This record gives sequence, C-alpha cells and structure tokens, in this order.
Amino acid sequence: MGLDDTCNTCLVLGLGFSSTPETPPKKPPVMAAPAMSFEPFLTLGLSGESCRVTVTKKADHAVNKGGYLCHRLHHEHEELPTSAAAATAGDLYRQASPDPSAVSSFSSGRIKRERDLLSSEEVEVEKNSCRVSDEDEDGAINARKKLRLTKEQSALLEESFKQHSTLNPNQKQALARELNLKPRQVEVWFQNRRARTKLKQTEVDCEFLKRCCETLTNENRRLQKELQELKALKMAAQPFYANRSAATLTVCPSCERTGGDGNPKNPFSIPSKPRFYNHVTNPSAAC
DNA sequence: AATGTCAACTCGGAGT
DNA sequence: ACTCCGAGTTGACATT
Repeated sequence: MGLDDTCNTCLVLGLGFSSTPETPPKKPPVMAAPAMSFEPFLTLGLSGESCRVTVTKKADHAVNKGGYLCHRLHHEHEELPTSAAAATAGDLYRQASPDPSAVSSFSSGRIKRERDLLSSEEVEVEKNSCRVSDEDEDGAINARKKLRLTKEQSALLEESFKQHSTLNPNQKQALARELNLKPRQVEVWFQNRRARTKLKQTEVDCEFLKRCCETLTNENRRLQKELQELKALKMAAQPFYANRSAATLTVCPSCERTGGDGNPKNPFSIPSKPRFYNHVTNPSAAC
C-alpha cells in the first residue's frame, strides 16, 4: 500500500474546465470574481509530484522573442523626446515619472504606441499626463523610470476593473482623462491586471486540484484496503462456494451437503483449490 | 544583496 | 492593414 499502489492504479486527474473556451471571443468574458472558472488547463497525475500546471514559467523562455534591448539601444541614439512640463499636479504622483512618450520611445518600432498619440485629444491627455522631465537630478537623460500609480489612481482602476475587466476605447479614454494618465497607460494597467488575475486564479486552481488529488488518493487507498479485505473474506469462504454447480454436484463427505462445480469459466464460481481445503484435517470446513 | 512588485515593453495570433 | 489582447520579458523601485 501507499502512494506507489495508488500510482499503479493509474489514477489520473485531468480537468479541462471546458466551461471557459480555450480561445476566448474577441471580448472575453469578464472574470469578475475568482469563482472557479477553471480557465487554465491543469493536469494532475499521481506519478511524481501530483500537480502540473500548463502555465510556463519565466525560466522556460531563455530566449527573448524580441529585440527589445536592441530596440532600446538603437533608439537611445535617436533624438531625445521633448521635455514635458514638470508635474504641476505633482502631488498626484508619488515620485518623479518619466515622460511617458520617452518611455514609449525606447523602441524604434513604435507603430502600436504611436497609435495612442494620434488623436489630438490623446495628445492633450499626454500633455497633462504624469511626467517630470527627461532629465533627473543626476542628469541622466532618458533613463527608464518606473511610474508608480497613486493609491487614488490604483483604487479607481481597481474599481473600474471590477466593473469590466476589459475596456472599450471610450472607457479607456474616459478613465485616462479621469486619472490624468495616457490611454496607453490605462490599457497596460488593464492588461497587467488581467494577467495577475489569471495567475492568481491558476494558483487557486492548483491548490484546489492538489486537494482533489489528496482526497482521491485517500479514497483510492481506502478502496484498495476494502478490496483486500473482501478478497480475504472470499478466500475464507471459498470452500463453501467451491462446488456449488448444479451440473456437478458433489456431496460433502462430512455433512452430505452439495457444493459448486468449480468451473473457472463460470464467473460466479470459485475454483476449488485443495491447498485451501484440507480433506483430511477439515473435510467439512465449508459447512 | 536578494527577492518581490509592477509598469512598460515585444511579439505573435486572432478578429474585423 | 489595423487593432486588440495574451504571453513572456525587462528593468526600476520597494521590501526583506
């Protein structure tokens, strides 16, 4: 008995959670609450450490798909972005933030990023957006600074995320205006937020499946034990059932009762095995 | 110093 | 062709 035995039973847990489509529609359903939507396809097996999640880890991707660094290095030789007005609404931001356009311009292939800047409205938003200058107090130019959203901004974003985990362009614009951020920043925040939600949900699923696995292992153990007991019981009762067939009735020499035929092809018959029935010492053990 | 967090990035796939 | 999004990654900053 033990885990090895349970493994021998080939107990396998596989949950696809097909309720959530693998390829979501254009506008995926809102994952409003972590209520076991089971989107990730987790597999469980009893061999080895039971739980394997199909979500790949960072380390699995040794190769960077893109030339992000190359892009950065390339662009750092390009013209510097214009310095924006200092953060007059500075209290809104916990720390100095770079010009978002400068951040965006780290890569040269900025087709996607630039689409956010096309409309005059967005340019206006950008002008008011969180930023100081491209040059920090050390004089380092165009260094990538990390923007930290304020509590108020985070709270509002969270609130909005609770209502809808994806934004349409209008919602994005409105939220960006309200938060004094670029639409692109709002978009990124929502993307990252969805990713975090999914990761968290995956962890929850994993824990759930681990518990399932433990429960099933215990159940399997219990059933194996029960089976053993039944087998033992059957063996003990074997002489009684050994010769029950009406076709070849035999008479117990001791009490003159009849027994089965012992035909192995009869699924209900138990083959008589002399080793369990000592005619000499116990001729009527079945009785 | 090591580790965690998270905004911002690239890339590729899918929808229109 | 364009747009959006998910997956994976990077790097600045915070925390331990």
